[in-house]
Amino acid sequence: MSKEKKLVEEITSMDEDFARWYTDIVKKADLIEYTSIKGCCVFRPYAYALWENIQHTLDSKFKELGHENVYMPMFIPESLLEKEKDHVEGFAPEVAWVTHGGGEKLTERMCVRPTSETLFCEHYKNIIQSHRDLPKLYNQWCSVVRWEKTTRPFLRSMEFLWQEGHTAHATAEEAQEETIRMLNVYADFCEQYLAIPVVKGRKTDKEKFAGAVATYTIESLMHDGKALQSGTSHNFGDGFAKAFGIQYSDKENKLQYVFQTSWGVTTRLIGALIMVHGDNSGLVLPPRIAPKQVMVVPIAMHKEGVAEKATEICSTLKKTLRADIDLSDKTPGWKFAEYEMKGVPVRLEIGPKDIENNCCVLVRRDTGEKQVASLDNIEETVANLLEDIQNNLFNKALMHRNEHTYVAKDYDEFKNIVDTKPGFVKSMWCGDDACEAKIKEDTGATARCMPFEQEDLGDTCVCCGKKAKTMVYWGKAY
RNA sequence: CGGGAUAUAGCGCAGUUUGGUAGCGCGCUUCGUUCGGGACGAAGAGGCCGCAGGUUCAAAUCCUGUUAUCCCGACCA
Repeated sequence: MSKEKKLVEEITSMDEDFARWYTDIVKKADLIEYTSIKGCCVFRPYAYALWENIQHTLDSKFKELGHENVYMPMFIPESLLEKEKDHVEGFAPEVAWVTHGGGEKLTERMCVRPTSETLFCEHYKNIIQSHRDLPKLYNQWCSVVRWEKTTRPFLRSMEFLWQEGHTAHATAEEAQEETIRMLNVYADFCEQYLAIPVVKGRKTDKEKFAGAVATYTIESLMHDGKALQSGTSHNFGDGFAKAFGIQYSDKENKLQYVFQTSWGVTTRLIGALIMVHGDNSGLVLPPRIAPKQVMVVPIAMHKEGVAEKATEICSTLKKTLRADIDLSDKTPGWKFAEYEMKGVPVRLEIGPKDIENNCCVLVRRDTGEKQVASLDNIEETVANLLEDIQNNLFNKALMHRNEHTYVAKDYDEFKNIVDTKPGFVKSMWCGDDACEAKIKEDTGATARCMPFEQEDLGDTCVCCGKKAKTMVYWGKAY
């Protein structure tokens, strides 16, 4: 048990039961409400505000890079879904089918989109004729449905919100560049905004997206030592183009197939935020993504001038920051606990004594540290504090990941680590599916990715002992 | 999809073994006193006991089915 005092008694301690801690937070921080529909939750305002912040940041980055937003239908006719063989095999087991409409049986059933490659392909076939039409850089924000067997809020639900970018390019090289470019956008976003360090790399063939030539991923490590795929970017080569007949005339007037990519992040990122930064008092949100960055709590509000002064400070802060004030007649103690549970990065206390001294008390959520600050330049003081919290959260998460990343040289060591130490295991791999399958069978760990930053940990595969090709991050995943 | 658990007021729970008036704590409403770590008093409101069948004079309680949630495994963002 950590030395910090647990301030909120209603939350199960994470050391005691991590899974319950997670569901407690999701409920107690007013993020999610369950519904009568299996695996589908209500995103309450606080959770949706988080998603909106994620959206706005990523969306402007996408646009900066030349992408345009579109919207595709949510239904996909069976015949369309079936056009690309690997793709349909990958998704068919988990799609929801619509068989009736308007009281009548449909002549062809339609699935609710589990992802929209097929729709984009059908569209691209119609609108791409010339090399002048390329590249096409489209993105859509929507929800998709996958019929999951077990569900958890944010991490795995039947319907989830996401963004899916779909691009078409003239050459394989351009498609590959786009694939990596967008993976980097995700990685930078996770690290700079969500304060979540990620490992960038490629998925093994076994783990790659149905229909892709190559799948790239960013992997992050949760507080309990389990891995979470936090974003993916796929290079499709010309496989979909051939299946759907997406061709353009090049400068020599020869017909060529386009090369495509797709990439996405989901509301799962909110789950990652909870599990990377949260503590036993509740959520801890990085300032750059927090819906409220500062919460002003007036003390002894009935006293002359307190509410007015607090309101004035709040409006000053609001000019440059996301600030709010709680003027309800709850006690200060209640408010402290409430905003800690919700992970608001900074609390500003202001009472009669402070007003006399032209100061206030600032309390940071990440460390609990309190400081007295002058009301002169309060915006700047708070802004600096937020910056500090942002950096501290990232560094803490990075340190946690480093402390929970192990190296295994032989199979006994590997099994022992996976069995006893939650976290990533780095080891060499021969590239054979059989070893990957055996490792999963024996230990429950899967290949998270083949990182771009390769390290030479030896010449032999950790599993079979034959010549190794790649260093792989392994781990148990959500 | 297997194995286990749960479903009673907004939340957390008791009551179910042994059928017989629907309970407790928190929260909520009103008024007053409070206010620097989940305040106190007084008076109130709030229930088809998850849903559907069955047994019975009588069901939260017994039986059957069903749905949702949680946990553990197998599949997946």
